[in-house]
Amino acid sequence: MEYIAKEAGIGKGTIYEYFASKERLFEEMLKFCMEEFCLGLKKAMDQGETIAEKLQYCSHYNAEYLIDHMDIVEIAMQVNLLNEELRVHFLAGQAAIRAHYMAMVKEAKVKAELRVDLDDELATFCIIGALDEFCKQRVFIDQRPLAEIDHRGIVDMILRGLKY
Amino acid sequence: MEYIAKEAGIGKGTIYEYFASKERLFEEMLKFCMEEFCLGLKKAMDQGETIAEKLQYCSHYNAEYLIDHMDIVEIAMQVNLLNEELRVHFLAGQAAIRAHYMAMVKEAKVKAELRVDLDDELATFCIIGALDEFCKQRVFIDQRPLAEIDHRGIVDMILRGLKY
Amino acid sequence: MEYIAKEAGIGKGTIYEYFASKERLFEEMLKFCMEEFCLGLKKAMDQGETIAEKLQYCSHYNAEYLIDHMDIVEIAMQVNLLNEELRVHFLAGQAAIRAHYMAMVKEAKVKAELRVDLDDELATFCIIGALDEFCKQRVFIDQRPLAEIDHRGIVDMILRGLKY
Amino acid sequence: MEYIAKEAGIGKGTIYEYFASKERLFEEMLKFCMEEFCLGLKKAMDQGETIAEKLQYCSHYNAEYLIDHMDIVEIAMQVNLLNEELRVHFLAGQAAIRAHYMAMVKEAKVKAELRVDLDDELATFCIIGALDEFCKQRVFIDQRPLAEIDHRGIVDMILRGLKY
DNA sequence: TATGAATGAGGTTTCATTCAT
DNA sequence: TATGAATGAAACCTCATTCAT
Repeated sequence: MEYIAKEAGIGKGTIYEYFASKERLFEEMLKFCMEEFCLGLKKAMDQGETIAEKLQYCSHYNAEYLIDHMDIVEIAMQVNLLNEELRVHFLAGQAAIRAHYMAMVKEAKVKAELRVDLDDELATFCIIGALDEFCKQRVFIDQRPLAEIDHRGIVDMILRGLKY
Repeated sequence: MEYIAKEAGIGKGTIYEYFASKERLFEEMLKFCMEEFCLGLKKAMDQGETIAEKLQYCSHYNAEYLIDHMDIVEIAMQVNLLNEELRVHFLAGQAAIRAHYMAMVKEAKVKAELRVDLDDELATFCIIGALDEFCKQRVFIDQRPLAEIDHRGIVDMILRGLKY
Repeated sequence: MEYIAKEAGIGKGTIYEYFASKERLFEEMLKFCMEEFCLGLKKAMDQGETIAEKLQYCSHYNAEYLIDHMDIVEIAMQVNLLNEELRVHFLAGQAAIRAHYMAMVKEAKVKAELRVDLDDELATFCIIGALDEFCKQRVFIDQRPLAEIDHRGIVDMILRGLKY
Repeated sequence: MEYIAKEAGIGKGTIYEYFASKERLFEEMLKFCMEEFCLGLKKAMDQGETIAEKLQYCSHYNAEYLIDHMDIVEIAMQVNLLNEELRVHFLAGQAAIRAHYMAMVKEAKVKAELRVDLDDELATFCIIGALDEFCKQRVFIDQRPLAEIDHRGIVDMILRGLKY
């Protein structure tokens, strides 16, 4: 808390004027970030016309957010270790994100961009998982700057699949 | 440390006969777990004949491991917040896992099970990401028991892709 | 201080316009209460004609004050733990109370209501101690309402003594 | 807590090996002191043959205890301000003391040392109150050393009463 | 070698006080 | 004059680590 106060340029006690405890501060931060990310993702998604475009915008947004908020994402990852209330917030956020992707999948099926026999949920897992894994590698491990990340390939592969 | 000692049925001080610090204990545990997971994954993979079979075994192994070691996986997730040395171990473990999957992809291309024009790395992201996301949902959120998790669907979707 | 300000319906900072510190506020409050109690006690005492009547009025006043100011009395009790200056005020107040009782004793000796060989100080201890102990029990522990407290018995016993 | 640890010649954390919290430490101390006082009072009481002797021993013990444990008594007085659990312990201790005195009164009535028409409870109030008030004055205010305190007078007055 | 009582740095939280408005 | 947001010293408590046995 002392460190956070110093970073914020305020006194240690001032934090407690706005957050009842360290845990509540965490909770609010998490809620804020998840909402922010969720809104941003929706916006990114809506910039695309076709599903391929949408996914590329999503991938780009993923990478951008991860680069800008690397520390927060790392903290959010440990949230499972915190109390039950925080976990609930976190899972709710993840559910919201999944819902956006799933809506996109359904719409794409209607527009005949995706196979109509797809299981919506499984398709959503493929999309989120592949994009996240790609993003994690490019940003965390390769530490590549945003401009150098090419999203077309991963999106293409998700859509076309791997089979011969 | 006291809790760990009690669980291990030894004295608190005895831990320090074997590990210099809590951090080192963490490190060893992480190393051990990643190696164990890695070996198990390889074994699971090798049980399958075709790439589809292999991936189903991998997905099953993923779920099994997560169920049995839920607490360790959660701790591993927070590893990013620990010191640099631990992070290195963690990333090395992830790299090893990725290598296994990539070798599998390459072999499948040789056997003409996968498209030969695939980018190996991107294909690996799709596979790992989708399997992980699927497993996370089924185990963490749906809290479904191992026997009730159906892996065929997710594997089929990864291989066939989503496009119409 | 925040709580006090809220109860008083003023801002927290406003208290400091009237009292230099929490300690001073305490001091003033204590002084005020002791003076108020002292005056009230004198008045009660003077309502009685005989010593027996006087003591009954005192006992009634004791109980009344304790019921109405239970919280303040509790705070006053902790005053010993506060700084030397407060202690002085407190002791001065007690001395004043004692003085009232002792004057009453002396007057009663003159009027031949009390034995003339009495040590004034010791008689005062008997009176104050017995009345206080009685009051403490009836109000704090028995939690009896004012109207139900019978003062005659205790006064009679003080005056007549215990011996066969 | 730091101060207590220092006084005890141990580390701050060591206290917490023996007491779960500051409040529990308080509680144990209070319980210990009340029991100690109670036992000592009973012993003192039993040293006397007649009621007058018993009361003189009690008065002496009161003064002795107050001199030796002045700080603890002051802390115990503020106990009303602490939590409910502590208050219960405190009141239980006071009740035990009262019980000892009341038993003494009853016995003295049987032995025809005290008037048989006495109300036991009221007599107990007279005794405890007068002895406490006397002790408080001599020790706290007069600050007289133990040897110089004369207990005969107060006891005599309690027994004989004040009336002409 | 194994132990756990003792330690104290460091963490969270409170609250009397200040001061800009 | 009145305010209450900001402050930080100081309080309580935890827990990784040590060391005498």
